[in-house]
Amino acid sequence: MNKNKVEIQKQDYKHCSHDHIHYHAHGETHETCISLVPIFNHLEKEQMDEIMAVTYSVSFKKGENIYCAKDKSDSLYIVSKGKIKIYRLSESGKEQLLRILHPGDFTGELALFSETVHEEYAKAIEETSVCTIKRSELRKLLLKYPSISLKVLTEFSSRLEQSEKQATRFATEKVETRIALFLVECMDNEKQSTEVVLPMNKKDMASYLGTTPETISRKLAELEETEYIKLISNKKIKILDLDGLLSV
Amino acid sequence: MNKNKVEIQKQDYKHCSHDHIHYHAHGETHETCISLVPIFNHLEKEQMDEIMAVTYSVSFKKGENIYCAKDKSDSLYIVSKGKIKIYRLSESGKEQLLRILHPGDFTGELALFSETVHEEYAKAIEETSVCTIKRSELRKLLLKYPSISLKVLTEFSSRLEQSEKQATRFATEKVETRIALFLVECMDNEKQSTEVVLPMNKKDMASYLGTTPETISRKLAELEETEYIKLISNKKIKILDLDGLLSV
DNA sequence: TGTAAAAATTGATTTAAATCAAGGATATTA
DNA sequence: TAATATCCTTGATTTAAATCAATTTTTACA
Repeated sequence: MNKNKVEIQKQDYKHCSHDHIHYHAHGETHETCISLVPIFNHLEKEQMDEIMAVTYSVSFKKGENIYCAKDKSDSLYIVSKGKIKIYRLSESGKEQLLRILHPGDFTGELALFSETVHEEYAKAIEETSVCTIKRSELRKLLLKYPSISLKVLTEFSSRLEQSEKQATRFATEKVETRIALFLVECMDNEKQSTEVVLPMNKKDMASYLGTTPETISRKLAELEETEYIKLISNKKIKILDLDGLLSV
Repeated sequence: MNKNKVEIQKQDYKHCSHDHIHYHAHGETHETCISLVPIFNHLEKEQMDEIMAVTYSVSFKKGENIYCAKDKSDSLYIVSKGKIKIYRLSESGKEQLLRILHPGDFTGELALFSETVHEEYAKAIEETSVCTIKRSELRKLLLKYPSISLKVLTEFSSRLEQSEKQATRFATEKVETRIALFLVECMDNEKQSTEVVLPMNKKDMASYLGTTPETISRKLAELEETEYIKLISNKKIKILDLDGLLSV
């Protein structure tokens, strides 16, 4: 473990750079932010104003970390622009992509509600703006407007569902199946079309699906071999046989 | 997939028996129940009474299901006595043990807050009593007493942390490491002692750790070989070298 | 736009763990 | 307490996927 611990510390360092954080004055980008997110957008105008008063807008350049494992960060971060990837480092130092946040999604709740140290990292993968609310301010809001809690609970609940589903897949399905299910879920978003645009590169996809880029390459080639899919370009795949894909 | 679908339906049937449900009058076992759980036990006496008024106590025999995947169950279940195992069936019909609930733990929240169908089963693994609250009643309570929401949020948050940690382990660690970490976490509970009492049989442990009973047997034998642990009896293991175990 | 860096593919090989099979140990309950 | 069923262990074999290595393709950016 000693060797691994050193490894992790190196990784921590590599993974966590807090340079160049840009704070904005109130009321710049975060009006949109509050009215955008499901957890707040059901409120009355004056209530939103109240929230905006305790919210700060912060922007990050591509590659910068919003927070890192073991950070004593005590804020909730709501994405208003850009994309953030949330990942973990395993005990052995491997990177595991958990999810990618888009405008309207939030993160930072682990630091808000649980006391334990965690191993989660958040990194901007493009030019990104977030609204932040401090732990104490958020707790005040949750107590004052209980309907916000219900929204956050709903969001947590679907995240929990998602995470448990993913864990079950890692534990019980082989890589080919996980890839097939991933493709199907990518398709669901943009209904009607049978053409899937991969939301990330193959390296990240491998990390998300708990495998390697080599295996992704090979399995996709196999799926093309059996004519379940057709590889159009690097990021585009046409689904030829959905039932076939689901039977993998 | 057709073959698998049939498989799953068979499993559903096998996994779900709703016979012999025993309702109790109010106020029997569930006084203890409300005052027991973290999400309610911080409230005033009269508030607890209010909750008890909308709570029913139900008991289950060993092997009976509290709920099953796709059930339109709309209640929260709080364990007051016994043990419940929560598990999923994978797309291919394999059982995956998610967690075991003890008195004070609750379940059923997926049905309460998220709309999606899910694949989660809850089964009593011994004589068990639960308190149930209907979705609509719980929502009323959450809106009336916002501090309950904060407690539930805290619980969700730690479950989410746990689930993501587990998913990362499945995706990035080999079986031997997962077993070693499991043993260490079993030890944490009963501090001071280096003797671990396994909380489940090896078959369930395999299902929980995403492997097979054969592999569990072999890996434990290997860990004994290297003198990191000593197998005392079927359910008892002595930790000889904690650092060694963590370095696996 | 050209060049360097990063990502993706393909092949050969190794490795971890599942599966199959059979005997032995524990539990359950009649 | 005997009998049956379930669970656990150990061995032999197979299989899926990781790793290592070498190109090729794509992307980033100077």
